[in-house]
Amino acid sequence: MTIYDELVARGLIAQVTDEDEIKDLINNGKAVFYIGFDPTADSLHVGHFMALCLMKRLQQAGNKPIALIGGGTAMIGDPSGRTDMRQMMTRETIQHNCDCFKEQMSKFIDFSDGKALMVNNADWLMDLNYIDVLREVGPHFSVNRMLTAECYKQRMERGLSFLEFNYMIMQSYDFYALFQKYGCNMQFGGDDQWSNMLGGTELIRRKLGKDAYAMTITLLLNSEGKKMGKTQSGAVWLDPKKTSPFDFYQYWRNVGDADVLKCIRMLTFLPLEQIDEMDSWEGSQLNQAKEILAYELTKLVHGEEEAVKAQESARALFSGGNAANMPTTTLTAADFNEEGKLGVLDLMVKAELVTSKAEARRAVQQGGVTVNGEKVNDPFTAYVIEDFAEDFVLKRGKKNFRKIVVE
RNA sequence: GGAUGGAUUCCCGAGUGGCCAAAGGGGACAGACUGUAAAUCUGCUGCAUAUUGCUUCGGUGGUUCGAAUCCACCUCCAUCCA
Repeated sequence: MTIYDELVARGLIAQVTDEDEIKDLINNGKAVFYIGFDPTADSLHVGHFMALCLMKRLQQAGNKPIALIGGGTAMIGDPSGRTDMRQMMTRETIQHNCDCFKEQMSKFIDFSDGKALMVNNADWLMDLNYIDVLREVGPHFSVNRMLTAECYKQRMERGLSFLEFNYMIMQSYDFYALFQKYGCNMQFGGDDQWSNMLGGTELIRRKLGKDAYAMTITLLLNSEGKKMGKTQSGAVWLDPKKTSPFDFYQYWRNVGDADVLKCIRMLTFLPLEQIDEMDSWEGSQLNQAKEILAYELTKLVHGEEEAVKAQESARALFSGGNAANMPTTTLTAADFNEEGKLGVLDLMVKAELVTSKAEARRAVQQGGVTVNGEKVNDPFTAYVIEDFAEDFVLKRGKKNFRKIVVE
């Protein structure tokens, strides 16, 4: 099976500019491709993870990836898929984020011996001269055409600033620059990047009369059409300090039935034959598939050891036992009052299971709080230090646990 | 630059002097049912030293016994005109 066929079978490819040509390039290891990452946060998230996996797959097939960090384009902000303007970031923040990205990426992609490159478009964008750019690339962009691009169309109603309008031109310029500098002949990106990417191929054709190609990756949506990898509290991060391996594992363990196989197919490196077998699974058997998904992804992102720990903790917790590796809150004597007591409500706030005492009270009143499996009915229940000598597992709802220990 | 309309709690959106911590919906959270899924039903959704007190309706001042609501100025957004 060729790499291209595998990508198709995994449902990763959304749109391509020239299928035959792209097939030939990547199947034979002739592609030098780039994927851009906008440093809008200090950690990569699940959306980036898909792109990194794609890079890895193509690298294994002999192609050369270029990871482009958008230190320059981040100064502008991509309006694609946005209903409002991004907040402008300071140069310092962007630089910090770039550094974080670099570090995380090196864990996934092999950058040794020039097998892959990492570049920052700030290196060529920041020194551009406004007039020169206008004269050099301006004539090749038609405002009329740009405005009909999907990514801007959505914004026509809500307003689009000139700043953001230029994003497409900057991204196109990137491709043009990489094409000349590194012979980069292909660009990959999320499906929302399609118009921006076409801008690049067009610019290269017009300026240099040469062909370059673009391919987009299917956006990972759940069955309700929402982007996966987002929770109410934000993105699911790859940085263990921002999303713990346990929470990361739990996120995937909890995906909907309708989404499990799609996720396994698109995100894991399990052989397709094995995935096809799971296709026939249904009902509660899908729970196994979810466990596999969660384990595989945690292993890819945080390593095997963390994956095993997360899986063991999860199994233990949900089958009623107690776990060695669960999120823990450490208290000190100072957390207790003069009488040496600590109320459940305060305890829950300290354990970060709730954000306020009012919320804690509600949880107790609704019967959602247990200590070591025993329901807490009285919001005034208080504990003394000795209570924490043995295992003390505080639980809010079904899925929020915290082990409490006192030093 | 001009005209008009607008800014309300996580989001959408009602409220146009006291009955307002603010309708309704969505989301989130909790309970029941389940399979750590979905759907459904129920509860709940500013904070606290909690039969009360405090902070909140873009910002700053003002009128009033009392302001999300009235007035002035400012900021931002949308639409039309230039």
